[in-house]
Amino acid sequence: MLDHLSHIPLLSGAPAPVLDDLARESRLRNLARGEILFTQGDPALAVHFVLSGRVRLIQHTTSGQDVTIGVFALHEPVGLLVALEEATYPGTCEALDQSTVISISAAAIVRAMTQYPPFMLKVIKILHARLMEANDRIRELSAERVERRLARAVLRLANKVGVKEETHGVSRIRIDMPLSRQSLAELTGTTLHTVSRILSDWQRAGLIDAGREQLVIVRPHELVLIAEELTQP
Amino acid sequence: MLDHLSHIPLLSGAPAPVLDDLARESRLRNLARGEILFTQGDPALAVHFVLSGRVRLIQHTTSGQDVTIGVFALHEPVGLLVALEEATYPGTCEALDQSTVISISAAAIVRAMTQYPPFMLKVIKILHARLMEANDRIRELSAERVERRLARAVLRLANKVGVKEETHGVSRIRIDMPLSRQSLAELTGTTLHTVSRILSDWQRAGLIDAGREQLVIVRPHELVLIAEELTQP
DNA sequence: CGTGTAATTGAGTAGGGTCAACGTGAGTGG
DNA sequence: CCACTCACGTTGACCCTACTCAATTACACG
Repeated sequence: MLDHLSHIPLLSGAPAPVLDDLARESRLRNLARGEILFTQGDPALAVHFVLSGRVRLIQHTTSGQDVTIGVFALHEPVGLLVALEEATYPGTCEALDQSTVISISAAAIVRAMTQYPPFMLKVIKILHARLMEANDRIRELSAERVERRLARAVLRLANKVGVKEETHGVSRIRIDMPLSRQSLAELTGTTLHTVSRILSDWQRAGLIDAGREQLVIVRPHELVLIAEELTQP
Repeated sequence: MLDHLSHIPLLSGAPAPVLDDLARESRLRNLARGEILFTQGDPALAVHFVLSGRVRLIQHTTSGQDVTIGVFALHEPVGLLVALEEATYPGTCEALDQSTVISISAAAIVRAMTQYPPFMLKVIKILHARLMEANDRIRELSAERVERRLARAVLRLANKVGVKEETHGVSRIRIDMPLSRQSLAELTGTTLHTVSRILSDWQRAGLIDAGREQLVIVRPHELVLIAEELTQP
């Protein structure tokens, strides 16, 4: 357990007693694909860190539609802030893949923060990054067309969970997680139909290689052009 | 100066030496309506707190459209996180009104944080609240129609800078800041034309009393119904 | 009273949502 | 190994929301 904790960038550097305390209040959890880690509205009693696989946070709207707030990969914390506020989880967290997480009691995290202040600075930095990304998405959703948003979402995913693939000399980027049209729609604020149509267009143009729940970027540069709206229409 | 600082909730409670240090690196600034406090891309050397008036943070899109990230009123910090990262401001900050702000050098804020850790906890709470609001907006922009988003934006503003007005026994809520159709459009991710049309509808239905750059909510409850989509279409 | 900015309103249009039908691939069990 | 099933994906037709373009009006200010 201690070994896992010390590999998490957010926690590494903390003095041994602090880590020990955290370890005592941690538990490992295995999640099958599609399994729910916590549900929107549950009291937030623990903070979770992804150790393997990918996990996503979704919010349900009253109209039944789901919106993906974020996708979290290796060593990223989920539910970090809520735990500090003794609040309830703002969304539902679902494993996208066979995943393992380590769950640490909120109380232990709060203790660690007060005992080891630099920890708080790291938390602030993470929050800062998330807020910036949220603002980016707000800007996109407010002003940009679906194709462009989709291109950006795909590139963001590639950045986060992309792996380079060399197939007979050609380098491509594979999005390393199951990725349905539906989940892309929930990431970009559109419908799976529109996503499907756009991906088909890109496929025809040779930009990507899309399959069932998977996506390989063949020509990243051209996708960037779409994301930056540098293509003349 | 010290007096101003000690009235800011985020800083109140800090020990005197910390406040003294902050005060030495603070300066007051008066902003006329429309004046720019800082510009997108400027190096973030200071954190600002609103002492009077209102200020808004906007981001420019490549397509020329502006998006309002947030409106900040009494005692709210602007540029808080960026200063910690030695980064550049993510948007342009503009006074909506005749306003005064107190600007504190980023270095002094960082010193205060390390010398007085509880300060960081407060910062985390503020960031948490902002992130939640950002997620709300993402959810709205992804899934909801313009009229509903507009209703929510108006209610949020009322919550933040609304003042109750009693006119011969009738209680109404006035949004206490200059508020053009254009700025409402930038808050909701639409165009001023659509905002104008919807406000006209609401006006006709007697929900609001809209004028040039001002808005009074006459029947808040019905606006809530629209915001919650409880009106049968 | 003139001028500039904000607001209104109409007409036309397109992006993308909705509805619907069909195709396809991965498991599952006989 | 094949048939069955289910979830995922594709594509077409239609339509509506909201954007664009454009002209006009109202208001505040000097």
